[in-house]
Amino acid sequence: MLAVQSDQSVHASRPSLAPTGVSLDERMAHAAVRRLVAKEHVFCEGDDREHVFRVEDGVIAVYKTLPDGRRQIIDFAYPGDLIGLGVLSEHVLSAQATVSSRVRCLSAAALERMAETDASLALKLYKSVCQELAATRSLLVTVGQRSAIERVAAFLVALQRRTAGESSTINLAMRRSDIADLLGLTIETVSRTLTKLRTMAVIDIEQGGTRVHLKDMARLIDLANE
Amino acid sequence: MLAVQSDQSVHASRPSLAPTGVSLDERMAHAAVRRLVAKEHVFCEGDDREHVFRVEDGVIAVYKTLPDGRRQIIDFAYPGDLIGLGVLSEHVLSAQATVSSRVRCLSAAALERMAETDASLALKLYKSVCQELAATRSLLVTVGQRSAIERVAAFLVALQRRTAGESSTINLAMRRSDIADLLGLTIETVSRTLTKLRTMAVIDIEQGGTRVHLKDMARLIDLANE
DNA sequence: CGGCGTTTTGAGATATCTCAATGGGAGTGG
DNA sequence: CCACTCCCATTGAGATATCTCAAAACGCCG
Repeated sequence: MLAVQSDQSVHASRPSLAPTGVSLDERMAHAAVRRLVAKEHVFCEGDDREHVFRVEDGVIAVYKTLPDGRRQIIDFAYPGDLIGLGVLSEHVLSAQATVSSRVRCLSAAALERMAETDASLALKLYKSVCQELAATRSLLVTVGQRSAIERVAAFLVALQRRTAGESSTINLAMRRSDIADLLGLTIETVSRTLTKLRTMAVIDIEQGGTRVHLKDMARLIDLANE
Repeated sequence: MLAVQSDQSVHASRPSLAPTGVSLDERMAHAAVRRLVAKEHVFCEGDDREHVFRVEDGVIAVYKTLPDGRRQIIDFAYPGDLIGLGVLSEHVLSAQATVSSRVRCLSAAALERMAETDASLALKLYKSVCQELAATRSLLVTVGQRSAIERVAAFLVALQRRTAGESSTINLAMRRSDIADLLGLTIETVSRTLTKLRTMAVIDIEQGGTRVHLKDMARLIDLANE
C-alpha cells in the first residue's frame, strides 16, 4: 500500500520551517508491534481510526464488503507499506492478515498533528497517497478491462515486482479466494487459470500451491497485456 | 475528481508557519481558461505535466488505455474538480472532454513549489487525494463485484449526488461508450440496462437519451446494492 | 434533405460463474 | 503414529450474464 520511504529524518532533504522534535522513523522505532495470526483483522470498517499501521512482516488484505457479503480486495499491503491513512475519524475499509503477520502501530492523531505544521511530512504523505492512487487505478484497469488470464498474469507480474526483487519465484502467501476477491473472479476461475498458465509452461506451481516460479517472464508480461 | 474546496485563503483555518503571498483561489482567478470541444483532449498519457487543471464547465473523462485500445475511464471530472495532480513529470493518464467544456490552467510546478513550504496547502492536497482515492476505490468495488444493472444503478446514483444537488433529473453529458468504459461494460449492455430500468419504471429517459429522470431513488439505491 | 454518428434492439457465441465431487495437507486427538 | 477432521485447491459439467456481430432507428448538423 502506501510506501513511505525510510529515511533518517523527515527533514533530511529540505529543512522545514516548522520543525518538530521527532521524525517519522523515530516514531516508528518506538511504536508498539502487534502480531496477527492468519485471518485476524487489523481493523474493520467503522472502527475508530486510532492508528496508522506499518506492515513489518506478512501480508495484509485491505478490502471493502458489499451488504450481501461480496468482497473486493483493494490492495495487499506488504512489509514497509502503511495502512489506515485517511481523512475520516472512522475506517472506511477493513484490513485482515492473509498469513501470520506483524504490524507497527502509530497514533493517527499524532501523525496528522505533525503533518499540520510540517510541510515536508505533509508533502510526503501527499506523494505517498498519490502512489497508492496509481496502484488502485492500475487495479481498476485490470478488473474493468482484462480477461481472466490477463488479470492473473498481471497479478503475478505485479507481485513479482513488488516483493521478489530479482528472484523469479514468488510466494503468494494468501488463499485463492484472496486472489479471486482482488481480481473480481471466482476461486475456481483463478485455479483454472493458474493451471492453464502451468500447462502453457509460463509458470510452475510448487507443491502446496503457494509458491510460484515464473518461468517465462516475457511471455507473462505479454499475456498481461501491459 | 479532486475536489479542493474553495476558500478565501489557504490560511483561513489555521495560520501557517510558512506563509506564501498568494492563495490557491487567487491563483485560480488569474489562471488562463481553455475551451475544449467534445472529444478534445486536455492532456494525454506521456505529455509533460506542465499544468494542473480545474474544470470550470462541462465534463472531463480521465482514462487509461491498454496497448490494444481498450479504455478504462478512471473518473469523470465535473466543475470544481482538479485534474492532473501527481508526483511524476509526465501524465500517466489521458483526459478528454466528453462535451464542450472549459478548464482553468494552473502551473503544476508553481503549485508544488507552494506546497513545499506551506503545510496547510500540502495537507489540503493530501486530503484531496485521499478523497480521490476513496472515489476510485468505490468504482473498483463496483466494477469488480457488481452486475450490469447494479453498476448502472450505482453510476446513476453517484452522478445524481455529485452533480444534481436536490434535483432528481441528471444530465449524462456523455455518450454510452463513456459510461461503458467507466463501468467495464459494452455500450450495448449499458443501453439495454438503461431501457430495463426504464421498463421497471425506476427511471425516465428523455428524448435524446442524455437527460435521465430518477423516478424512484430508493429503488435505484437498492438496485445499486450500496 | 442527406449523411454521419449514436443508440437501440435482436440473435447467437462465449467467457466466466455456479454447483458438485474429489483429493491433498495440516493439525488434532486418540 | 495413525485416523480423523477441516480447510483449501482442483477439476468437471452445465447454466447464464454479458459480449459480439448485425441491422435498423434516431437525432443532429451541414
